[in-house]
Amino acid sequence: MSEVSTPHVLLGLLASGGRHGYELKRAYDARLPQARPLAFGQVYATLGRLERDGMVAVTGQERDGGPDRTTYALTDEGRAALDRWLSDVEPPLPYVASTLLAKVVVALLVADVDRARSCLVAQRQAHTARLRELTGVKHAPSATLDDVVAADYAIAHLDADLRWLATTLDRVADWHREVHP
Amino acid sequence: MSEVSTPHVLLGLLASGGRHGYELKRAYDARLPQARPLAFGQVYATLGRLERDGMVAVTGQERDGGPDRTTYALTDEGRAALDRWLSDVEPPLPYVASTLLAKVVVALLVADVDRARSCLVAQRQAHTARLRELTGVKHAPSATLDDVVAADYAIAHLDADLRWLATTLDRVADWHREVHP
DNA sequence: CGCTCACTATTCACCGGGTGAATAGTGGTG
DNA sequence: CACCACTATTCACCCGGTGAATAGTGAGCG
Repeated sequence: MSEVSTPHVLLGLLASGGRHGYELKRAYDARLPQARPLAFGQVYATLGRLERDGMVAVTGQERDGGPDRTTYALTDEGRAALDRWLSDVEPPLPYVASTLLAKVVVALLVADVDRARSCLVAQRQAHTARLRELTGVKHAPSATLDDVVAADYAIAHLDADLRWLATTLDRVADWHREVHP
Repeated sequence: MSEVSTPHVLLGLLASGGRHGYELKRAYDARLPQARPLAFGQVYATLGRLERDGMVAVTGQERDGGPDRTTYALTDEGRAALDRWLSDVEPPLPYVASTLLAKVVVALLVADVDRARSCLVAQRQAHTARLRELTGVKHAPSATLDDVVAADYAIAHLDADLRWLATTLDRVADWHREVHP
């Protein structure tokens, strides 16, 4: 549910025709501006692994008013892998990968109830602020559907955190008693 | 919001007294059974980095009916870093790190509306199933508060995904039109 | 004319996180 | 005594990610 799979996204961007690294990076920025920023280095490294694994192949090394550039295209295997990725569901993680949760657990372990509680309260404030920010983004006149959908995603999860924070705040005293018997 | 910070968690587990790697791994499993599994190798690697950075120090190399073991303890600097980590709020990510979102974007790019829609529907099913599973975990008689709190966290986020899936399903046609003008 | 600037395009060295297998010593059981 | 399970650590290896370096080209400008 968490880390975006860079290789598959690159395969996706290559599906609409061969491209070289630089183009891919720009396509990524254009299509997924709200996602984790992608460094150039990462593009080439990933392309290298994809080529090694037979997912993409070099289709040309031209130079056209500029530095050399090597164009990559999907292989049949690559297209199949992309297809598989799209049709497979992302299994919801069997474990909970949340710094927030880990931090509260650690706070309960090493400190007292108040410490854990203040940690939760502080977090609630930060989330609330970010929520307001995102609501702004969403309702900005310049917002495209891309932006709105992404903002909605983030908003839904911030909201989930906030609801969890609330119920956990209620439980923190009991929880502390359970951890330190 | 996503990747658990292994180093800080280890510092937290060390706060209640010096321990060696194997003990740390078991403490981790005991205290955070619902979190990302932690491999032994990772414990020692992380301890090595923490030592290099002056966060922990070796306090002994005993052998007590078994193989050698090297005990680590928090340094003052380590305790300070742990304290800082606990009091700092986790900044909600400025970007959206979701495979789910990325996959739908890619599906819209490389395929048609139906493909994107079926991807969303399939995902909805998987989430609903996992939701039922987690509700079971939460209400099991054996559930501790640890389990309940963790389950609630996961449930809140699955619910967030489901709500987002629903509104996105409604928008997918419009969105496709915006992406392919 | 030559200088610098901005853009295109790629490579490199380096780190942290993570996995799986290997190693090695010890105690108990059949 | 052979084997197994447990304790404890190390190793080799990969992926993902960052920041800086390199290198060529065209445009603006004094």
